[in-house]
Amino acid sequence: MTKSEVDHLEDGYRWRKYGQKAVKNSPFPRGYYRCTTASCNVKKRVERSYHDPSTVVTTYEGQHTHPSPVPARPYPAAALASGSAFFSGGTTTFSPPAQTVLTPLSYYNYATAVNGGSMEHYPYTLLTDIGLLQDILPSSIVRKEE
DNA sequence: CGACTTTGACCTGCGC
DNA sequence: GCGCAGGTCAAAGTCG
Repeated sequence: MTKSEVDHLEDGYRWRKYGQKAVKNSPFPRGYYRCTTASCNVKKRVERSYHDPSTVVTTYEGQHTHPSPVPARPYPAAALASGSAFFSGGTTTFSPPAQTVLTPLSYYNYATAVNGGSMEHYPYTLLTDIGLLQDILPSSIVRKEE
């Protein structure tokens, strides 16, 4: 779940859109994307949150079989999204509790906090730790959206 | 010209 | 069997 104005998030991989459908429980259409890298059959679905139109919900399915073809972005929106795929083997649904919105900025703040403000390991630590952060982060760190 | 997006049609699973 | 909803295909269009 990512706070974003745009549907197509840059998450370190190249995606090809192959479909779009209106879904029943949302006034917004859902987009279907596949990783463009040959031999990598990872798919993702991108839809806007019904409750918060400024939030996009990204669902990853599968696992990347190749390194990221795109240099890491200066902003961790991507790590947020792709991180979930790294963590699970197979199908992944990245869905924190409904009332909790994990923003890229949240991870950014947390990462800098745990590193003592140092950006030394960033953003690579994010790429590997994001999934665990969900379980580790106390609710006080996670930003609440009303 | 190649890579990518758009979009309606088509396929499939499921409940009635 | 029928209709609905979600997911995918593929031709045409767009862009650099």
